[in-house]
Amino acid sequence: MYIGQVADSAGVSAKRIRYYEQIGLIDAARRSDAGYRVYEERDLHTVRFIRRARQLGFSIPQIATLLALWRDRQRSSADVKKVALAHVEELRGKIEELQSMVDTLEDLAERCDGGSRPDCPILAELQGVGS
Amino acid sequence: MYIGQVADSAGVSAKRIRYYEQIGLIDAARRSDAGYRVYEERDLHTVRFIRRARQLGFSIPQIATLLALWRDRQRSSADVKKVALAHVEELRGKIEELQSMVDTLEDLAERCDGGSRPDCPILAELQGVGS
DNA sequence: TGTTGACCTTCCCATAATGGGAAGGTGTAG
DNA sequence: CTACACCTTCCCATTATGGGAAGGTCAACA
Repeated sequence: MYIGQVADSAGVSAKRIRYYEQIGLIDAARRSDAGYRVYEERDLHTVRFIRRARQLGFSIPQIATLLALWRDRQRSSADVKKVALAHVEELRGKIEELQSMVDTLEDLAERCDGGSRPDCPILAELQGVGS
Repeated sequence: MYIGQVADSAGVSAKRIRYYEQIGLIDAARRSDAGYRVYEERDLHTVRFIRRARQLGFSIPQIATLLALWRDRQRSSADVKKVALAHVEELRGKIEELQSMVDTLEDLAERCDGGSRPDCPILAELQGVGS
């Protein structure tokens, strides 16, 4: 299997797969005589795993950890759970941050006339004139 | 006023101010004989404006727009509101995305034993074995 | 006056995780 | 034999910073 087929089957770009190889997230593929990367079924599974983990917002280093656990028959589910919950906490932190931005902006926007007059609490706030 | 004082007073790094100048977000500062950037009160206000806007999650291009509106005596508050609400929509989109990650992960983590056994719905999901 | 230390300058590198595109080799189907 | 699709490597761009080096400036103090 060449890289294009893995890419299509796994739902990622070929470029991404090369990148993952370059940074050591996946092993360097065997090469054909012409220098083409050659993949097996299991590589496809690995790439799919990575894609799903990315969709859940895990960073590359976190995914490296998850991949190691995935391959480790001796792992404890507690270790996996710990990684996942730590990530959940990060996500929650970001959500909170974004939510407070939304709250502030909505409050300001609500108090903004929205007509053709120039007076605007949004600009006032940015200017530092507390409302 | 030299850059360090502006930086301290506005609560940003000097590096950041130079960056804003470089990308054209703020005008190039006048220089002293020695080549030092020299700022006035109003530049300080501008930098503060930018810092607050960044804290509300606006991107640099969005801030360029806001700064232009801020300086435009002829602006309509509707224009400002439009920029703000568009930004709120972006933020909401990100929050939703992150929230759905959290929901999925929490569900999986809840169903994960968390003991020393290797069985783990989290890895199963990433592997593509639907629960 | 000489020096120290806190400033300032520019320039280059690094971040995270890709995408774009060029230049050039490969492989196959017609 | 020639398209055309696919592969390769290499370099650049993204976003908004931070780090740090090498070197000029300035004020105060011994």
